[in-house]
Amino acid sequence: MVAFNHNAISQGEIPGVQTRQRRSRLIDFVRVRGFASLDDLVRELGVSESTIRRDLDALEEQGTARRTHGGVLYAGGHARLSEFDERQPAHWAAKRAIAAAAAERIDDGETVLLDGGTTTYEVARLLVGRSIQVVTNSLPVANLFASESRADLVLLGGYVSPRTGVCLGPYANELLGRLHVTTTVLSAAGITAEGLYNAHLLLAETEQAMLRAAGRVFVVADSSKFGRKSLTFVSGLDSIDLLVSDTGLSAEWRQQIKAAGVDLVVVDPAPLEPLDGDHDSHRDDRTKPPRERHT
Amino acid sequence: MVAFNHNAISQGEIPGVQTRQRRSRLIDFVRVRGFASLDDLVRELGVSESTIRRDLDALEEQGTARRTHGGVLYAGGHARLSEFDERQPAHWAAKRAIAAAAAERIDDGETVLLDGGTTTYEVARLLVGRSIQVVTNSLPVANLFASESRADLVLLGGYVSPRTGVCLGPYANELLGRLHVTTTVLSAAGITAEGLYNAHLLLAETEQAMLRAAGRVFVVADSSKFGRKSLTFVSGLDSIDLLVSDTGLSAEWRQQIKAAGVDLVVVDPAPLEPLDGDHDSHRDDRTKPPRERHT
DNA sequence: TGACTCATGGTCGCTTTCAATCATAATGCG
DNA sequence: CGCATTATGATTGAAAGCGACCATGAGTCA
Repeated sequence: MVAFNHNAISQGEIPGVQTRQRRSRLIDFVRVRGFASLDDLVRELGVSESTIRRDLDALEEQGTARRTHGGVLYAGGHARLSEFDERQPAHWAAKRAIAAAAAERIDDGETVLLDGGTTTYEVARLLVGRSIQVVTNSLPVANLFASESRADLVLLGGYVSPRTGVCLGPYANELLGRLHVTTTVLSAAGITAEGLYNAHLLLAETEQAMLRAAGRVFVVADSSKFGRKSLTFVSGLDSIDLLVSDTGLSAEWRQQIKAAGVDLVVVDPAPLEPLDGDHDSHRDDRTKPPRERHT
Repeated sequence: MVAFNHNAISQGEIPGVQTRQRRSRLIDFVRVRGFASLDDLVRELGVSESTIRRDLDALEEQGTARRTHGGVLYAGGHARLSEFDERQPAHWAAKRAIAAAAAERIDDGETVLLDGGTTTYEVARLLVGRSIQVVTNSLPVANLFASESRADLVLLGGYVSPRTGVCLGPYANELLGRLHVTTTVLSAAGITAEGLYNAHLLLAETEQAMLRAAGRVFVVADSSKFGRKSLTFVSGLDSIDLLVSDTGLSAEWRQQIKAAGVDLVVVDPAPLEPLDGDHDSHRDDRTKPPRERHT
């Protein structure tokens, strides 16, 4: 009939059974949705706004949820990798533009091997929803495709590097030795006339295995990477088929890349200066819906 | 002169360079933080609140961001696995309680092998921050530990099942054959007197390999799993060391489990009363006449 | 039984946020 | 340059959210 509350303990802070169960349902709801407004929760749980507010206060103090003006975020277990956090947004613009150029050169039905790194991550984001097979050693990339039934996903195993979230080690290399993919998209920490360099010893080996597994090799690297060496040598320029970079790349480098027999694509991250005059590459397929004006 | 004002409605056009750059910085900021308030963005980008609002309108229409009252969420590339979404919250309470009992029986310094599944995921959540080594075939579990420098993480590779986010196939089994862990935490789709059952053919093989790699074996399964078979047989009860379940487990089952030489831990999801059935019994209060207003 | 605690729902005033509007500065174009 | 368009910042009234307070009802304990 009416609410029964069998709470026997009067320790002050311990909530009763009903309360606990409702809060449990609440965080489950928020966990699934990622975000919920106060009103959503009132409707979902069938209690008053006041009660929801009290629940949120308790859950926030407990650390499970995070309140915002007008709603809640799920705060439990959302880990973020430092590599993706610390970058300054300026470079992201170049990375995105480079990624777009690389992604549009990948066809449906291909098997694509995606390296770790922020630029390849952007490539991966643009490939979500496409009908392709994806092979990767990167946890963030794998997450993008994990719930996509459109794409098949193969993940390389091994030891996971905490900072970058990529799988390393002999096991990953071994698995790579048995795979063949149509296109590999590789990142690099440094590029010189000799070839690609990377900052991680184990990763270099893995990337070499990636090169061997590939039909064709794309390298995505913004212009700041050129002329810089890094810890270990990965590969010569001759194993690269296509290199995508941004307009910050000097004329000398462009020539040198082309001289090595590598196809070079240079993209303009944000047409700030009329360097090449053409900034009309923006297709406006979005017809503006006539916004209703409120009187 | 006409009094028309085009400003308010002509926002669907191509934005200028500066605007585009700022919006790019904006989504980068939101991407990193997950959520940002209007005020955060004003401070971060150094423009007025009105401008931020216009940016958010544009980005929301474009699908990159999602507005809430008082802030923005990042909306790009957050994939969620269906298995974690569709569960009814009632079971989550039992799962959490079971997980807590299992997690507190794992010591610092151990090497723990975590299976896929929602209950083992809860175990994993409780192990975050502990000094342990983690081996898993589950992508969601791996995500929990990926940015944790406290714990070493080894991920099994192979084909990733889209619905559950676990790695399957011969590659995973092969790597497991070369590993040894102190404790394996296993889930099950069904448990009978004969042993554990699972719903996935390939996963059964992987779980058998997990059993072989383990020093001791925990099985976490809520009481609804008992007496149910599933697609394939995984293992007999004799390979299990500890079974954790909830109080819904009947006395017959408890006896049968113990008779098989398995340690049994039964936890109470809601420590005082099961309380199933109607939970919103305050409904009839709504017909109460409006109370006097207080000044 | 009566005092007490817990959980809840409703209402108040106050604060924040929102959308819309206007005015001005910056930009683009012939 | 002059004109048109866009981008921005400030303002304003309306709406929504918030914390605090109080009343009610159920259950517990002495």
